[in-house]
Amino acid sequence: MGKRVVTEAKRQRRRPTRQGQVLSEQLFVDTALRLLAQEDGQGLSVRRLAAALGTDPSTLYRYFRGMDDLTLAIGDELMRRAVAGWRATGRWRSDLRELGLRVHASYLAHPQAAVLTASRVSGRIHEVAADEVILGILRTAGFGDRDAVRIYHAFVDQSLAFAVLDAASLALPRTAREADEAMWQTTYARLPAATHPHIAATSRHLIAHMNTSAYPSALDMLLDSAQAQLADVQGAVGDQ
Amino acid sequence: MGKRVVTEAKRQRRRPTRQGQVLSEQLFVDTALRLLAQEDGQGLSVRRLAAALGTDPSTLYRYFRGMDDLTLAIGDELMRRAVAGWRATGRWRSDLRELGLRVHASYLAHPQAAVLTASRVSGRIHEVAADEVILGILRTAGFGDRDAVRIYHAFVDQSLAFAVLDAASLALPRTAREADEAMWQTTYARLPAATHPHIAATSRHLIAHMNTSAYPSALDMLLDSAQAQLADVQGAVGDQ
DNA sequence: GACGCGATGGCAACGGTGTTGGCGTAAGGC
DNA sequence: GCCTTACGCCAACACCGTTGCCATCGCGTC
Repeated sequence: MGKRVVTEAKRQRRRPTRQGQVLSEQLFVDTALRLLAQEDGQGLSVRRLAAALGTDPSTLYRYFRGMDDLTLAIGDELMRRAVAGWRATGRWRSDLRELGLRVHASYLAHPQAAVLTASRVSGRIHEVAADEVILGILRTAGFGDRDAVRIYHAFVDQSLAFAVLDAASLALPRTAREADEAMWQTTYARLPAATHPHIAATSRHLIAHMNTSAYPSALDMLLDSAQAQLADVQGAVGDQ
Repeated sequence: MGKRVVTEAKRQRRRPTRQGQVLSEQLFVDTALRLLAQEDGQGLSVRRLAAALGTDPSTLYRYFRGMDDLTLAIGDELMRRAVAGWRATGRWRSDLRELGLRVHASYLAHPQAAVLTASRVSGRIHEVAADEVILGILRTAGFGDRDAVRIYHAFVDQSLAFAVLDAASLALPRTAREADEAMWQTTYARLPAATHPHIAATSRHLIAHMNTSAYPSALDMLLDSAQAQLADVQGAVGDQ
């Protein structure tokens, strides 16, 4: 899975493309992310990626098994960027919070990529490294192995899940996004209190939350629960 | 957004297709879900859907604006099925838990559909109805409007987000799913303790959690936190 | 220094996708 | 009985991921 088509040893000999680019796996990934980041770019495709590199679509298959393989590589690159430069402070709760927010932000910076990639467990190097860090934080904080794994699982999947969900709406074509927004205004703001009293009573708050992610909120609630569990087991205090 | 192409009033006159089917919006949605549920079906496409109905691909556009519109209709149908037959018990915590699990399960029953649809805020009738119910549960339980909306937001988005994430891995083609599974076994089970001590120490628990969703766990943690907040505000007890 | 061979880039094609315009026809309304 | 209109169908378009095939370049070997 995700094995390179060509061994690294042979990668010495390179031929520049017709327009002078020297291709590499990393260059494909970087260019793909650049394409996906373009505001009104129509998304990633093998053909557009090849065009951006001034080469032929078929050339991609010299470096990746296919689109799926490229997708996994993009996901791992996002994870690398998410934790790049991060340093642990030793306070488990704020460390976890910071890590979660970083992953979330990294994916949101490339919404289209997130949608493509985040559902895959790639097992690539940077993802494994992140998993080791998170488990380390929890076990060092005093959680037992069973609890640590359970919280790790909930934490990681929650971060990825919100990243996918939030990225998915960002990744919508602008027309669809505007339509959704208008729908919210007209539907939820003007619902009669007779039929939908609770929505009508809270519509002001609902609209305020409309375009903001619920992830920080959900993350804090997860950490609340974890901290309470830790306090239950030990009589001691957790972090901060 | 999602407005029908043809007014309902005109829908009286129907002509059967060449193979005798009488088409309708509902029939398209049901057939699409049936296609998506097929174990080794290659997913949904306009052409396959048309073929399953014994009609022409272009006929779909008489009933929906396009694939995106059909997608929203499918999502709303999933929501309808999720809450069909549900009854409130009056205990807010177990009511919310039951609702969350139902939505999650409903989406997982049609993974491909979930991937397509759950990222869209459709604002269709069954989704609005579910929102009203959830807000009602929270406000009746004693949460203030601000807190109710915040918890509603986290609860709904978390349920959808996990549904998408979990469905996405279920929706993978069988080859990719088996590859991911093998990758877990070889990567996480046999990682040397020297380089990855925390993964190595907990690998038994990690593997055990591998194919199970973290959603129930995360849901309980969210409800934990909400209950603690409620207990903070009132001196009273919440539910159960 | 010439050769051979394998790695690489480019061309053309295949089967698939969502979508559109136009044509015939059958069903109501008047 | 006519006319309008909704509907099913055909053909075509542009795009997608993928795959043989061929030309060419670069390095190791003799």
